Amino acid sequence: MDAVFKALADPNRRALLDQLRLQNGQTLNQLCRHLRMTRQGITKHLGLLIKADLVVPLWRGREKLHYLNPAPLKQISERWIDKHKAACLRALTDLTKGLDALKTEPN
Amino acid sequence: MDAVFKALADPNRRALLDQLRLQNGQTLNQLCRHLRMTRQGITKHLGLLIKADLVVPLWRGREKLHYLNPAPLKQISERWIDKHKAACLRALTDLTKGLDALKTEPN
DNA sequence: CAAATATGCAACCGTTTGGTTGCATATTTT
DNA sequence: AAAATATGCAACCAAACGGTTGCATATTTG
Repeated sequence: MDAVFKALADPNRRALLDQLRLQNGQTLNQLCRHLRMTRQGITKHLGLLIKADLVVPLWRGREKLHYLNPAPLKQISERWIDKHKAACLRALTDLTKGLDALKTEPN
Repeated sequence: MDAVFKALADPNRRALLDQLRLQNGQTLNQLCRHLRMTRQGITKHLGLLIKADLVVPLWRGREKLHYLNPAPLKQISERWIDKHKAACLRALTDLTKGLDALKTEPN
């Protein structure tokens, strides 16, 4: 899960995911056209995305097709974000309570 | 939004969020007890969380209380994760289609 | 088979990151 | 007022990161 968060930390990598969402199964060279960077640079980013299992590569001859894998995002959403969203209301009331405590008790 | 993703990229920072979810409004020193690191190190991490607006500091005398702000996580969930989850089914079918294409067309 | 295409691998490099140590400042407490 | 407590700020350092260049390898195409 750490790998997923780390992979999502870079805007270029998020752009790659967006690009794949636009058209799934693109080759490395196709992806290169949308991002001004060396092919090797993009290869590195894709490497992290693949290691985080956010992207699945699939060889067809000499071409490497890249497919999105939605599972890790789903996991993060369910096991992390939702857990925090559940604490949402509590967090807000805690904060306003904290502010009130400051006003009523400004020693 | 980039700041939020970057802030979430570090496991120690996620641990701090978890800790605050456990008990909201903790002081810096309180948070220090749960993480084996210098106070100054934690201050830096909290600084990023605060800059990403994931945590809101509140001074009470010489103490600095830290409160969770659930808004940025909600935004990321709604504006990013959900967008990708929507492409979920398509992504999976694309991938299996790609695999099938390989099997039926293995020139 | 030769040329072109699609990709991989490794070294290198400047910048950012994660963390420490040392010292300064502000608020309580006694 | 002095001591203790809670925090901030800056310098420094090793390691990781983002990106490039150069060269090697594998598959197509002509």
